Amino acid sequence: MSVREQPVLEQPDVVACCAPLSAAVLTETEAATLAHQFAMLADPVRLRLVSLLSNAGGAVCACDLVEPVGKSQPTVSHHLTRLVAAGICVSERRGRNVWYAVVPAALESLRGALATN
Amino acid sequence: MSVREQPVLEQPDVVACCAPLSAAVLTETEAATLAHQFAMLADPVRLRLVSLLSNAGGAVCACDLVEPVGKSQPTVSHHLTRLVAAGICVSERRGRNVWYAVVPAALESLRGALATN
DNA sequence: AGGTCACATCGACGTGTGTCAATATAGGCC
DNA sequence: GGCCTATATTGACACACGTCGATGTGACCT
Repeated sequence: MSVREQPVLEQPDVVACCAPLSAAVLTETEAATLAHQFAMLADPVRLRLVSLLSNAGGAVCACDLVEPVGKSQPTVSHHLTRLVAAGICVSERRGRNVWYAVVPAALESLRGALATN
Repeated sequence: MSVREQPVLEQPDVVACCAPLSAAVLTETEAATLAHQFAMLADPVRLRLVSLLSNAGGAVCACDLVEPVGKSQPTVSHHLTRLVAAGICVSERRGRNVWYAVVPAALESLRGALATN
């Protein structure tokens, strides 16, 4: 197991919040950003990565993510990069390794967008 | 306005529930089905359709969905068909028109998958 | 410095998907 | 039946994306 002694990486201060589906009809730009967020969860490999990170309860070394996912190292790296770019994960270099952690607030934000009034 | 007098179309009895991200690491098949669900929300047009239906508080005629979305009629029809196939919406023919409504339980199921423990 | 390990980037390929014009199908109306 | 309206389907196109092998880049070690 490669869970870090400190529980999580520093989380971003603010998370780009998503307009809820049910409060008012989404504008074109709101829909575009929300769609982009959901698109990050629309891939099995990324979902499993988020699941792995979420279950670890903290940061996980990238080296421990390749094998469980069953894809090549470049593919996993590519998906992790996209998750970070979308604000769903954060990364931190520690020596030769890079540690990844999920941003709970980002998932919570998407969760809020799905709320049914 | 074309909201139906009866509030909603008959909803499906069971909604294919999605395994939560945080309870245990997703299996390959769980991740695939969840990804497929999120993929339905990964398009701006579909998001706006769901938002329109969700805000209407009931069923909406397809004829009232084309113009607000700003896409061609075949495109809107295509997206509505996909939403129904994914179980996120239901449809019902009423004369010449087809009425669509969102399935709140489906969104709630996806919402549950995003729960952070 | 040289070597090795860990991760990211590049280039290329195949596949899926959003989009529309054109056409088909279903249903009401005269 | 014949016509019109509303929705679905088809075919075709462009574009984005997932995937991998090969290569690049950064960091530790001796």
